[in-house]
Amino acid sequence: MARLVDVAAAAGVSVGLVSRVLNGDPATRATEETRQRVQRAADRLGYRPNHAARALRSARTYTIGLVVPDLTNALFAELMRGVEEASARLGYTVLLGRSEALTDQARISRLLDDGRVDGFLLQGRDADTTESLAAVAGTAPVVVINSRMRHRRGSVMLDDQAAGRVAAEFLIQRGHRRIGLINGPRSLLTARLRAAGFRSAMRDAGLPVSPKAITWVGYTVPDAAPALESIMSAAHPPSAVVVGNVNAAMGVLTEARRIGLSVPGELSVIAIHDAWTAAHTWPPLSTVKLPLDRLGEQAVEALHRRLEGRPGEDQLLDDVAPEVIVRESVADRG
Amino acid sequence: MARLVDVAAAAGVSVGLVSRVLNGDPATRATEETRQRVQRAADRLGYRPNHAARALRSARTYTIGLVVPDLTNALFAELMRGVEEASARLGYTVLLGRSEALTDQARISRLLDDGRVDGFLLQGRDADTTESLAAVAGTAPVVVINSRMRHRRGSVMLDDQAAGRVAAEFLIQRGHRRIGLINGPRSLLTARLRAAGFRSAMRDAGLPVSPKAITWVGYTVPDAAPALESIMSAAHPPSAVVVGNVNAAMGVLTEARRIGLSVPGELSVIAIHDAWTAAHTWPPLSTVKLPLDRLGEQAVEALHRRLEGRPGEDQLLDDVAPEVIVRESVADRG
DNA sequence: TTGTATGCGTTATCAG
DNA sequence: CTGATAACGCATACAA
Repeated sequence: MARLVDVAAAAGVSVGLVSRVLNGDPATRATEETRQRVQRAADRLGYRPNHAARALRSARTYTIGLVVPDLTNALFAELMRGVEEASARLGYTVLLGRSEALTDQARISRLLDDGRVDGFLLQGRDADTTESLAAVAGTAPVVVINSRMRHRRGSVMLDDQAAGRVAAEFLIQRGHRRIGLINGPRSLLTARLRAAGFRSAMRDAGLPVSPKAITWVGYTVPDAAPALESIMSAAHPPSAVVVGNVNAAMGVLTEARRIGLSVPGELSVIAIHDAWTAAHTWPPLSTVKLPLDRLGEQAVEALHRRLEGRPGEDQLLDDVAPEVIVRESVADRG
Repeated sequence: MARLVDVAAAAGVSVGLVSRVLNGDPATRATEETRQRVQRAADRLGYRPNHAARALRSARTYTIGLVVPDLTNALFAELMRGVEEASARLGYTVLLGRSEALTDQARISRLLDDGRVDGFLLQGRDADTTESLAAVAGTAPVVVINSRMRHRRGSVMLDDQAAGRVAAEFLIQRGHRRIGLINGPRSLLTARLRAAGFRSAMRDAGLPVSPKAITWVGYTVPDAAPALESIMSAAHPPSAVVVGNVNAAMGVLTEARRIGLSVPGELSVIAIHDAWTAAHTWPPLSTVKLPLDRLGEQAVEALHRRLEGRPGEDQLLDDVAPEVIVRESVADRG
């Protein structure tokens, strides 16, 4: 590989100058002519800066670690896409961390101490609270996705409240009046916000919501069965439910079939978050689509600013309203 | 962060010695006593080797690039898990490349030239042939997953032939006699092998397989519709099909419903590869499970050997037979 | 058995 | 406007 000295030799100038020209150092105003010569030589030799040398010298790796709890989750895939996109644009590369292992602080700070990454994007698990996330982040440059950190800035969130509201409104509009919410754990900020949105929609429509109509189990497939069980055991079970997560909603469909509950005949279902899989369940799942790819981009940009010394506030992606993807899991009622 | 000099100072020895002791250099036989002292000092100071410095000095990054065409694919998620697992075990970290962009050779060699990775794991797309993969790999240390490279060693594959055979055998055993194969493109080695396995099972059972009973469209969801169309338009359409990929099979189920074809009533379906999503289609999809996680591990190990200068042959994971996951998409017949 | 010194490729500081 | 040179932290050849 061509090094700086090779380019310098080829252009007949010094290494220092090449470095400055190639980095577009604003403090150095080289002659247009030498600039050209250097650039040309670099191109001709196919010069590529050595990452290790640069990292060693500048103490910046231009690498960010991405920590997600579960690669298998289609939602995180979309998130990753946004992360990758923005990273490429800003000149970072992405280091993927096995999340289960990485979530403990030791691992995080190790990667940082090794000088492998400049900072982290952190998507917590269902069990993570604002406290635990802050603890995990420690003093590292971290941006938390879909949650917040206790006593610490640096997070990007979707408009979960709007998502909860839009989902409920869709059901109400289709004539449903007894509506349940199969939610994530109460410890999760997203779950609380979705419930708030859900409640506000119900309130605006003059509809009651009994405590039994809301479950707080979790966002994953196996959480669906106990949640559905609990909700349908009410004296007046709902004719429709909002499910806090597509994956959990797939669990709901499967469990409903198992217990002989027809969807959408006896129970309509709408899920928060969209994924390609939702089109292939039976019935195909109606969802509220949130811009997860954009969330990923914003997260990278936020971390970038932070690394550049311009921290900024926690961010909320509420510029575009959540979109309802209408498929077949919601029936009209009365 | 503590550096080598800090540890040296704390232990009262020289940097060189610390380096050698900590790296377990076999050529240097330090006193047990000094060894202890060094180790203790390192532990106490929480010494971690600086990755950039080490990479610069030794021209090894202990990082491998993983290139997959689609993060969204549940199959690759399982593969990634295996990759991550083995990487951690062997002391590598994984750099995730956005695949669509990374598949061209320019990007690959750039990452390598930058000194960001030591080598690559490459999972091609449906469009990639053994020639194109070899071209993409160029001269870089590469291990290709699920395919081969033309005129070049370095690949790990599942036993696709066995998978095709097992799938067909399962159908035959359930009494089916007219059986189709919805396969990936003929340009793909995996597709050809699966077809070979399929054919051998049919032959062994004394069953005919007309050319029209096999399609060679692709492994993805949108490929399912034209393939199903073609297969069902035969004079004597099959009562069962093997589908080359779970994702395509999900497309088949959805398309079958759209055209009013009952599964498994009129058509039984079994897919090659398993994913959690297969349990949540309707009907739940029977599959042939292949050890994708182990494939990921093997790929890392193969690349590791290659990087250590011990290339080795192309590998085939045929030590354990493909497992049929029985769900509800296959009906007994006669 | 242990210490010293050099260089990996860059960036940045200081002269010229 | 440009060139020389000193680090960055580590591994290793060579001395002691």
